Amino acid sequence: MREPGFGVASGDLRSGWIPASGESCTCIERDSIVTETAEGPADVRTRIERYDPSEIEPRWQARWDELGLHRTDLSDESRPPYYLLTMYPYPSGDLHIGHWYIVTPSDALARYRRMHGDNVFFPIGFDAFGLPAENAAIKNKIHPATWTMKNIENMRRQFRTMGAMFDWDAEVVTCQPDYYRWNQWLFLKFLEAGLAYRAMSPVDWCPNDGTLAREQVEGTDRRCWRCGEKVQKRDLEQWFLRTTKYADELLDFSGINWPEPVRIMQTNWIGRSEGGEIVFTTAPSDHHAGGEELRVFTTRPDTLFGATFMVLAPEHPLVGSLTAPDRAAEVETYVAQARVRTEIERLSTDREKTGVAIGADAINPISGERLPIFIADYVLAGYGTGAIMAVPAHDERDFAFATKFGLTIRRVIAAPGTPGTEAAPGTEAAPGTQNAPLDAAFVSHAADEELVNSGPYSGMLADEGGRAIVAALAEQSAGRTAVTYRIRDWLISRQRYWGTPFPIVYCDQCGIVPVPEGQLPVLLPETVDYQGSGDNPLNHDEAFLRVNCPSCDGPARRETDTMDTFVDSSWYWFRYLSPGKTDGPIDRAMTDRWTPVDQYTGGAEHAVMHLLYSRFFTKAMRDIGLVSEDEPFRRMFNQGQILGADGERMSKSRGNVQDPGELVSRYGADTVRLFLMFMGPWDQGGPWSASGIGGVYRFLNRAWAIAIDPHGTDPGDQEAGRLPAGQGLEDAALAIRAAAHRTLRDVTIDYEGFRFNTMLAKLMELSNTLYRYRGTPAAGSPEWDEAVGMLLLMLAPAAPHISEELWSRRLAAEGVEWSSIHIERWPTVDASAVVEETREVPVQINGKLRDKVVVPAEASDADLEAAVLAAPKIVAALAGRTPDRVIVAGGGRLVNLVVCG
RNA sequence: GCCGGAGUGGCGGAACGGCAGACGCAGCCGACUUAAAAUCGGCAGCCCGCGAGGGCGUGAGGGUUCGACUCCCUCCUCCGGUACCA
Repeated sequence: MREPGFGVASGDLRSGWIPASGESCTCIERDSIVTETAEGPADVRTRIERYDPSEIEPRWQARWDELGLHRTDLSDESRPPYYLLTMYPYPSGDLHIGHWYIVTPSDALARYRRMHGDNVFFPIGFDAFGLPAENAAIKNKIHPATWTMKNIENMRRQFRTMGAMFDWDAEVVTCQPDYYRWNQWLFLKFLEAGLAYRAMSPVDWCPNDGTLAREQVEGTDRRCWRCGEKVQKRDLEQWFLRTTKYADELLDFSGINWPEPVRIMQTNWIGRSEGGEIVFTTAPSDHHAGGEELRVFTTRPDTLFGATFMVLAPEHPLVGSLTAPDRAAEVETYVAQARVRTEIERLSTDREKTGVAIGADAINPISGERLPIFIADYVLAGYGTGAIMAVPAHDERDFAFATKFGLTIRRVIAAPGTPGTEAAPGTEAAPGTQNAPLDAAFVSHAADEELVNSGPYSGMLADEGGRAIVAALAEQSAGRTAVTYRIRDWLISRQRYWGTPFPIVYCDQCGIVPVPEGQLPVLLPETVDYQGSGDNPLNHDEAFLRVNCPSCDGPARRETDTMDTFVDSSWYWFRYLSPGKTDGPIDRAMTDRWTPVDQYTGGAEHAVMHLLYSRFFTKAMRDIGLVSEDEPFRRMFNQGQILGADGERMSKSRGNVQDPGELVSRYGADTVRLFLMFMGPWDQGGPWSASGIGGVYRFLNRAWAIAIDPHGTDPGDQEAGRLPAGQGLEDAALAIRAAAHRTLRDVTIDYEGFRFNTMLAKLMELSNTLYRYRGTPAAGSPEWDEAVGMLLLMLAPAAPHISEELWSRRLAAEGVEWSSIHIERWPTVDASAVVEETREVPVQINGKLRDKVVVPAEASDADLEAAVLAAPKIVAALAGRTPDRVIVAGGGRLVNLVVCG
């Protein structure tokens, strides 16, 4: 049973009463303290109760908990649902300042939305499978499950000190069978739908420690991080999800509000290119009969006549049969070298090009020209067809290769009338085009450029010529228009223990057999025998391995690979909506109502992979009939990352992890929350430094003093008790009201735009203004009271404890029954309070600031211009000259006088 | 390398193409205190000038504009991602 939502809960709140709040009347009164002085006579001073977060915060956290203030009634239809999701953390052990940085503003947003009347769902969980638990297991001989669950326990406790409004009832822990069984279930559905398949793929392999992750391969010579052994490549049969099926749909971001950089990065990652597939044929030679098809993909079919050689990926299937016997040794050596290089290395345009000729030729289908075939690692087997036609005159990489190997460079595109490009068709390059200078050559051609050196196509515009060439090839079945993508299918197999087991059995009789749905979950055994290495212990667990075939009941063996942890994170927000559901992964009624997630927040480091996989999962789940949505997250925001004080990413191994515990016990959670929001723009992050936290603490102390002791004054304040010079009580009240409403207007805009740093700056300004009036006659005014109330309401999402405490005292002082500030409504701006009577207009001469004039707010441009030209400083600066132009910019916000000469 | 982001006082940062440096930290001066801490008020980009004032300033160099931290081009540095870290 879930607790009732706020509607009912608030009734509980009113009936409940907090002891300390009952004392609030005495709190507001002052304690008289008699201080004995050396001179003898007693100096009677007053002191207010001091702000003590260590007393306030735990008390309210316990109270909120008790009242179920943070539980969301998912079935409550009386208010609009608002699903706010923050990326769930990896349970690394302790919450560090980075977790606070991620969660605090999200929590403020959740509270802000709730103050607008939304039914806010703000869940949390743990991304609990993955490598670090296995590393801990090997290092400390502790079971990954024990390590992980201990960490989770600890982090749950630490999370509570933040005062975040997480709904813990919906918690997801991915390493538990009640979660990962649904990974298995989804995998089986994907398999059924043809979205999952098995294929060979290479992994980085260490003979001692098995498969290695990228981060486990160290140094330029690529050695294993544990044993230092040279890393090899090994081809394994592995499971893939067919992400490429959705390539085009994933390019479509209409209907979701995501940051431009993320959309661009995903678009580039998917990497759709349109062009043509062209079929070359191999030429006969002593060792090869010829006539084999050699397919290439090109985005530039218009440059076909400029192809002067061919390049195959070293892994290309035809390499073996095409290689001439006298080239075999060299080719084999090169292929072996290429296998150990990373893709990043291979694609680097910086690195000198390498490759070898294989002693065979290909025939250009349009010109009949014979082109030598090379293999080179800058061509990847997995992209396009794994083979290219090289056009060195119009491609930077091909140019570099041709230059190094002394190959022909033939220019085939030029602006009309470019000298030296009128060679006869089909012949060698025209004079002056050999080794053509790089500058103009391979930049994408201008619209008016024409084909040259291109047989019958010479003289056509490049685009048009390209289409004509593909059309001609298509007629002889030697080409067609084609689209390729950079994105590959998602390899989800991991040769590791601490992950979701695949629900697959291998049977000698029946082959690959899915575990029947009714036999799920396939439990991860409690094996911990790592045999002193990182090799997957499942491979050695006979009890797990041996199984009867679900199909024929004969002896069979289980799949020992587990799933990529990105599988877990690709649908967890659906599961939050279905806690404890045992007859399916998700509750359709709930996901229909609550998804897509209204707002997702998380690190920019997830801009592509996690966010793309999540989009893929949503679409795949839609296509197998599980959900109705096309997209997982309506609006996305990427916050920055807090780095260690050394500017490096926080990690235990670097020893730069910042524990917020000490700051919290010294200043309180509210101060730490505010400081993290105040540091800078949330999407920026940056190196951690606690210097400046005192300023935020002072701000809260001032807010405290304003709220509980409006008539107090400070020692040494020369202006104490006096209104600003020239201001009457009425002026002061209006000024207070204007400040409060202007702040509300601006703070609301900042919350909506996630600009928490400027939001707090404006609250500080308001509190500075109020503080100026503290102790003056204006402090008792209704405007003052309104402003203080507004300050607390605006502060409530960001600093939930102090605002709740001060709010409860206000209610008590007014004799009003208590109800939480966090279910209070966000105030509304009174536009009339903010109206200004005059405006100050900066005046520039030739763009340099020279003076400012003050004019009535409604002054016309002509009035303004007259005032400007009469201003003494301007008259002096003009020194008798007449402005050539007078620019009144931005609807009278600035005047610029342009004086020539 | 490629893709994305960021470079502004001593520091964190602010600024719809229109007053660069809001807000805060550190600093300096003053008030309160026997004193210190805390608190309160004030000053404060850099250079020249007693001052009035002037000059220079948003990573570097160009460009567009009456006007550029903001837009465009080239470059430098740092951060994130680069498909088995999550």
